[in-house]
Amino acid sequence: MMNYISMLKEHGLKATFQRMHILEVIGECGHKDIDEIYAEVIKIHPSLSLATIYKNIIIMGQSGVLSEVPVVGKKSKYEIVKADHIHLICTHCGSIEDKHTSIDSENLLDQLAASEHFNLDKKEINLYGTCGHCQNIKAS
Amino acid sequence: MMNYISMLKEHGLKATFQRMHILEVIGECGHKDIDEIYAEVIKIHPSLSLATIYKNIIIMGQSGVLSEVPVVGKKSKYEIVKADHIHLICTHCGSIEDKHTSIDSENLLDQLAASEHFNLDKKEINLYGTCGHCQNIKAS
DNA sequence: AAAAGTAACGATAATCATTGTAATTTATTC
DNA sequence: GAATAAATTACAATGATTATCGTTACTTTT
Repeated sequence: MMNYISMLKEHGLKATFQRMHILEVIGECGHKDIDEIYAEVIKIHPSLSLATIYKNIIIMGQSGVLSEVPVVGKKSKYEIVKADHIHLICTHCGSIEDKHTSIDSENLLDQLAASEHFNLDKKEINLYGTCGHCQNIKAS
Repeated sequence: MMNYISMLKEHGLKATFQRMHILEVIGECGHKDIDEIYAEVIKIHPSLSLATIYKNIIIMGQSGVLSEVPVVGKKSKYEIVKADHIHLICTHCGSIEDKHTSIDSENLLDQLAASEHFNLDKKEINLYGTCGHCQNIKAS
């Protein structure tokens, strides 16, 4: 459980119901696209407008609260900003799993950027394939 | 210069003018989104329809000729399928540079996937930041 | 080289996704 | 608790993508 009120205020945003509901859904579910967030959020707040979700996803993205995860062939997912990690994206069920790993590649990528005189802001590593669960389904 | 005719036929696709023009634009420019491809293509083939580009991007993507590069906050770019590489994405000018590097992270990522029982199809590494050119512009 | 058959193209319509507007409501500050 | 500024809502407007269907073109077979 996180304190979304302070999370929002630290980023200079008003702590509205709507934003808290959106963050709760993303915080609990991990990775959701706009429509999935909307579907979840209206269960607890039926009058919340889809436009509000669009606007808040944008503003919370710009403020550094949320991070967009663009996915091949799908709508982007959104997650709460946290330490660098790798995404395991299942192309069968669409699930996305985070892998926080102190893999050396982090440093290698920093070095690569430096050697190219590229001022690095963000590293994104996505692995696409089939998760263990979907492999079992196909085998049976 | 590549032979787009055989590239298409090897993937079971008819070699039409339109597809060749699309591939030429992507092949020469590297990474373009739908609108950029359209703008370039109609210079040499003004009657080519935007719908044709959409349809062919999809079918050439499914056939393994093209690869989608989803980008945070932008429309996806498309590139011709080639060996694994890293993208350096400038958030100021939008340029995308490929970096073919025999970085060890490749193997580390394979190992990570294996240890998670994740059947890996595709590795995507994108570095977001400011390219050397845009750094110079800001400094002056 | 010509014809047949199949797939792709082009124009437009239809649908889906996203953003803008303006009046109302709400969170924050004093 | 009142004032202020920002956020929300509903809906309109725009933009992006997909579907349709008559026409055109590639490929194969002869």
